[in-house]
Amino acid sequence: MSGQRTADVTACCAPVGSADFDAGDAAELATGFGALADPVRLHLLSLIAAGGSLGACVCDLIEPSGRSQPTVSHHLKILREAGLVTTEKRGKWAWYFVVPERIGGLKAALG
Amino acid sequence: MSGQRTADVTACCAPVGSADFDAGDAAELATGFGALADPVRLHLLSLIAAGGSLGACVCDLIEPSGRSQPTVSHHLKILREAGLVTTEKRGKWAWYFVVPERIGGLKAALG
DNA sequence: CTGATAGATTGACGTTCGTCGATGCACACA
DNA sequence: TGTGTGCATCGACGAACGTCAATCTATCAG
Repeated sequence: MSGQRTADVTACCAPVGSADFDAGDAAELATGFGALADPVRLHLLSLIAAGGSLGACVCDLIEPSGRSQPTVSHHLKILREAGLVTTEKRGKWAWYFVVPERIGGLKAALG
Repeated sequence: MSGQRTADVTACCAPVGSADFDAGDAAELATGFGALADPVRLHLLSLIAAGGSLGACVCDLIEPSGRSQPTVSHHLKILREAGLVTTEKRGKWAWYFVVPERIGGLKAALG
């Protein structure tokens, strides 16, 4: 904290305090929040989270999302690349699971 | 939880559980997270938050953001419209403040 | 092997986003 | 009253996004 930061109308622009912000961290956080910045993806994540540790089968996600199969696959890929979910192939089907640590990391970034 | 959801390779698609998800809520959450989905806006928010209850003057945000004044103004507008910050005109200058309730709301949505 | 099915990938389309220069507006000071 | 300053808005541009139909790959059933 260097200098006074009064609310005086006649003074301005003392440094607001050194917000310790790393550009790399910011980019990673932005990617995470960006993955949450779509109602369809929030819905998918909610459906997957509802499955708990058992996760959710993609075949159960398509119809409730109200989107086409390729679109759902696209959104799942974004969630995957953001590290919010993981996937596992089981026979013909693909199962998705949330990554609580990543969710917690984003939560922590909010203060 | 209705029905079994085994990890059996030969069975699939028992309902994953009713994820109680409202489309309106999802859209609002998505807007909030979308406002956080950019490194520049995260930086701005961090600078504003660093000012605590005193907030931050726009004049202190432009240079550290590394963006032009119109671009900073644009990002502040997005943060404002997402409800993450409020603004107050003081003489010649504009001061911005975080809205902790809104941040908390997004945090709560993450579980 | 053949046919069917789950899900990822590709290609295309219109929309939205991030950015900046130019401009507009309100306020302060001489 | 006129001039400078802080910030918002506008207009334009390329990049990224959300969506779907079509296609491809891997697996299972017969």
